[in-house]
Amino acid sequence: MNSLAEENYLKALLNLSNDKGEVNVNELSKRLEIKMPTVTSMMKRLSAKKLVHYESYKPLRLTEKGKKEAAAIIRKHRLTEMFLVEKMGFGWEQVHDIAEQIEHIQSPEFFAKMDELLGFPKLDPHGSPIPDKNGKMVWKEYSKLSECKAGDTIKLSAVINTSAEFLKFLNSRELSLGLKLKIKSVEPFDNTMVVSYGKRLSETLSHTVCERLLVEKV
Amino acid sequence: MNSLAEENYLKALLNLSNDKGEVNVNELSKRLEIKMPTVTSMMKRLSAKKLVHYESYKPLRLTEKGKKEAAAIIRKHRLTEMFLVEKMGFGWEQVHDIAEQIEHIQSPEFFAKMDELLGFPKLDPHGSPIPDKNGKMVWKEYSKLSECKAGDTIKLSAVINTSAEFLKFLNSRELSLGLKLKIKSVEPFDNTMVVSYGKRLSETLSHTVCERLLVEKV
DNA sequence: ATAATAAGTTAGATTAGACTAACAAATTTA
DNA sequence: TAAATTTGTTAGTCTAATCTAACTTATTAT
Ligand SMILES: [Mn+2]
Ligand SMILES: [Mn+2]
Ligand SMILES: [Mn+2]
Ligand SMILES: [Mn+2]
Repeated sequence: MNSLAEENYLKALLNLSNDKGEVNVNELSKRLEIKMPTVTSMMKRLSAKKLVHYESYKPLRLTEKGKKEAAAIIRKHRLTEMFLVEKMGFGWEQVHDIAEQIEHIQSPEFFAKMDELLGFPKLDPHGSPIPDKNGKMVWKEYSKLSECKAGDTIKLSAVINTSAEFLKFLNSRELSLGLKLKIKSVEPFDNTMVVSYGKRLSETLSHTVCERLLVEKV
Repeated sequence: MNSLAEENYLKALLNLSNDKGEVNVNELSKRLEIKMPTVTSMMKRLSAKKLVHYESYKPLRLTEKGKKEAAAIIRKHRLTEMFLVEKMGFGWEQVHDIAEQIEHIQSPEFFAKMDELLGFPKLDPHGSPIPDKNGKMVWKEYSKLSECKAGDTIKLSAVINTSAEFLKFLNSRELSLGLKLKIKSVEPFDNTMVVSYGKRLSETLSHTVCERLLVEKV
């Protein structure tokens, strides 16, 4: 069994892995807000447990075992977020911090029950995929809203940033997942977008916001 | 904020407190399955935090602050058990171990939501009172089934032992809280009771079982 | 190419929470 | 009351998880 601290490192490693599956000590240190020497020593521990490939001065990589255990924790996190929103009535901006704790509960029955009550969901409330029981997790092919062009009609499918502040901003504009919107224009100077959706016929969204929204073309 | 370990000590102290509010180091050690020297050193820590009155060789007593914090954890434990049974479909024999972990979640909103969804329950699935937000917890005046006499008609109201084994035994006899039963006879030799309830007209219950069942006279 | 900066490691300290061994105090039994 | 037993404390060790200070390696800028 891995400790709570070990679980948080594993999860962060999987979340930070680039296309090569590599993570730098420094990135991990910043993400977890834990100093680099502490991270180095934990990496040696996880390496001894065959969860991480560690060589001095080289980027970190999860082993297959490490990936699987990390995915299991992310699965618990995202199932929990979905449960909190769908079955307990929380807003999508409220659930991350609670899930951050509940993801460490050791009880396969508890999460199996959540999964069942939710009807075996594939996505969490922020549009991120929920890994299956084997640790398999596939992202659909989304584009960033910021990469779309004037005239495109798209469906809002996921958010990249899941901070409460950003989600509250989206709430204030009635932007939610599944929403269809039309891009009316793109300001060439600062890449600001003017979009219309629902009853809102002309909303202006900054480039910063558009970069954090994942969409599907419709 | 108290650590998970500290919370478990506080909870055990409140659960073990006798009428005088006293607990011995030895009892606490046995309950938590932690050796006595470790308990002593933790008591010094909790004493420094003004949660426990500690003097060498004297029984332990929670301070008012300690009682309040212990009750808050027990409240979270029992609300969780109720939620797991009522809203997630678990059996009363499955919920204790999960609640033992969830009671440490730091999120007033999470437990407030449970409380609300459950309609502000006063009792947990084992018949134990759920402390209110101020830490007040009152036991109704129950008797042990073992103290009742032949001819009494009583209502099963709470269980003293909440081990999965005992609860599974009760399940196997279709014994559940709220059930009315009639005491047909008491064997003087070993205090075994013969009772009737529902479709079961003659069930024999050992003294050991009867001592662990709390009932109300009807 | 060298110097400056950033990233990563080593060494050593600290705190929480557990343990065992040895001893002391309190309680029970003879 | 004296001995035996139980209960509780002290002292010292260990591991997990964190930190700072100092040093080394790698990368970037001049
Ligand atoms: Mn999240
Ligand atoms: Mn976490
Ligand atoms: Mn319980
Ligand atoms: Mn607990």
